Amino acid sequence: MDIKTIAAKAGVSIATVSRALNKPEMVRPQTRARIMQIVDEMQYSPNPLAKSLLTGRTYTVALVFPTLRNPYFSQLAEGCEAELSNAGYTTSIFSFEEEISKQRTIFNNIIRRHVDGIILAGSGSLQAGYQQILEGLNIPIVVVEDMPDLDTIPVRAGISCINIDDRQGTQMAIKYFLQKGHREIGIIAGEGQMLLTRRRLEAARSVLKEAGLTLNHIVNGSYISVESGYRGMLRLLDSDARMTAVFAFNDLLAIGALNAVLDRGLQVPGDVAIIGFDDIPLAAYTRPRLSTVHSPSNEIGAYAARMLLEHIAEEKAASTRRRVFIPAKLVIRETC
Amino acid sequence: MDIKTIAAKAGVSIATVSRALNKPEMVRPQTRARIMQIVDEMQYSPNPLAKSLLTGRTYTVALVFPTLRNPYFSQLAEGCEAELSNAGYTTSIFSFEEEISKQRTIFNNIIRRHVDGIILAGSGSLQAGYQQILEGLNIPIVVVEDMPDLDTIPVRAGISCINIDDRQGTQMAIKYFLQKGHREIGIIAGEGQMLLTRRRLEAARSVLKEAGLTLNHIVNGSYISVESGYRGMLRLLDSDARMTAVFAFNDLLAIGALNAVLDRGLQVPGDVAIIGFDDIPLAAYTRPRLSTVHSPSNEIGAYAARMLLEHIAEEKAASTRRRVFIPAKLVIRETC
DNA sequence: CTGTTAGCGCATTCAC
DNA sequence: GTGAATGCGCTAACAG
Repeated sequence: MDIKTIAAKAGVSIATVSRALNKPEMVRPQTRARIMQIVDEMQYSPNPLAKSLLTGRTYTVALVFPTLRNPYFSQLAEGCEAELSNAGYTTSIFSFEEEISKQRTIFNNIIRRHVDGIILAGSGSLQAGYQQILEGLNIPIVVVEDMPDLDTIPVRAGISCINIDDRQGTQMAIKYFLQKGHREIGIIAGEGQMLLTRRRLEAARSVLKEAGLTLNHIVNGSYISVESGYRGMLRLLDSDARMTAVFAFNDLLAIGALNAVLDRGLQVPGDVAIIGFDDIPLAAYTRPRLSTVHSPSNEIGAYAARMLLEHIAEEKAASTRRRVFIPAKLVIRETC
Repeated sequence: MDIKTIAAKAGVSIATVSRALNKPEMVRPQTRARIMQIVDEMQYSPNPLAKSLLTGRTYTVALVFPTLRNPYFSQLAEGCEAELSNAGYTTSIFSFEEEISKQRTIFNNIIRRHVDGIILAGSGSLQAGYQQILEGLNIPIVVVEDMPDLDTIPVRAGISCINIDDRQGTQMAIKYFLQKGHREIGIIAGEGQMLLTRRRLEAARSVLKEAGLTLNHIVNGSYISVESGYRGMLRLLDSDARMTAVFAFNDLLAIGALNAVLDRGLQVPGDVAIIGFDDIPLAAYTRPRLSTVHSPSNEIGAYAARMLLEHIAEEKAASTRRRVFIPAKLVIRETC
């Protein structure tokens, strides 16, 4: 059943049917009504493929994520999808996982498929130089968590970034520790090359510096591996450091760390206080309950989607280029 | 840059270019080589939209899930995506969340978009009668976790189901409890209408019956709400039941339950033993560590994708209709 | 083996 | 206001 069928039934040309559907004001009310009735009866709806081929718009957005295994990303994805589907867009997911080799393939595919825009997250895990690729893509992009080279390479119009406010979140956590009297603070970070990591590290350092302290105990793990948080904490514990507090750069790492401390027979927060980052749903259900910096991943996803839709609406002439930071919130529970 | 450009550069007709790409054996090696070289140089790749419009195949699969917020589903999604992208397919996600009204829209969209197949999970949350819709869809479908009405309505060819082996998993859990001497066993289930719930309940009952026992303490929550597990356990605790063991039908519920018991100042497993279901990554990091029935969600997703691809390969004449159960495994940690 | 042609389903000129 | 014709980029007959 296609537009021709409808046109025949209504006794008009396909052009009129098309207009009735897309530019109703251009067709006489009577004919329009007649057409619309038949459209409803037959449950007709134009073939998006044909439409896209003609217009160049697919009403599809690509979500490019490192993985869905990290609850943070799946929450983000959910936020995006909800907002996009509301706007009539379809969401395609591409997870580039460990395999750096897949990344080229993914972007090729995205271009081939003519998606209307891209939401990219976890870009820190992308191979070096991918930013060039993005620049050349010529479709709107929203990057969640910034591009690693953002500070060195200028970004073209139509690319926006949205971040949780790392600095502020980190400051709140570290200041809380200081205020509680902690002087030796350890850090469990994820992948060191990620801009997010660097930003949080820098923020931690600056707060400490203000207090006349330095950051002496830093350990790296992976943001998607609880186990790496566990091992990181063990390393911290085994060093000759005398830390009384540890700030983990996400909740997965924090939960791993928490387990390590407890397994050593130490108390939390008595011997070691812990604060995480993200506030994943399960953070409120660890024992003791995890204190953490709340990052509204769902809302961030929705926000990213809305920014992208704006870019798309600007047509080709996307002149905007925003960079927003979402405020974080410190949630004190039982680990500090 | 389109097929015409390539044809011009190679001094052949567009048909030959098309053939060189799709049916290489039909074109003379020399011309083919010449064409392919230009194709490579210009990084040409046929427009999938045009191709799809003509062939009816989009190389796109729809993932229809209730939510991505439950780690079980995001793991599943990840497994699907990995397998599908390997096969050159793009994965679109549609989460129908709470809103039952969206479900009709989703399926309409899926049809309009001409996806090649559907992977549907959490179907228990779909509105009644949706099975009719699936039957009429005329494309391959793989349902993860069965269709609710599967036992009453026969399913058309081209629809397959894949399940974790609930019965076996449940039996293992309950038998373990019995063997440890527990006689009063409580159940925290998710949504009662889901086939999966009913199957697990039935399995629990039958094991208990063999031992001359009955199932007296059942409470319902929601599979995506930790909090509902917490409250469920509270209800169980407040009843006059003298349970010493509780089987929660997924890990989220179990973790909620665990917290409830501990908050009451009771010991786990001393006062109440707990076993969960799924074995989400964080299950190994609760305190005490959660014992649970392991369900390889990632592999199930990959398996589902492979089954779907097989169906798609069978062309229209899909005559198959499988129903497989993936064996579960009991993982004993510290809560029982 | 290769070129010409006809559509896939639709939006959009341009006439009327 | 409406219809006839054009073409989006491509594959699949059909000829040669």
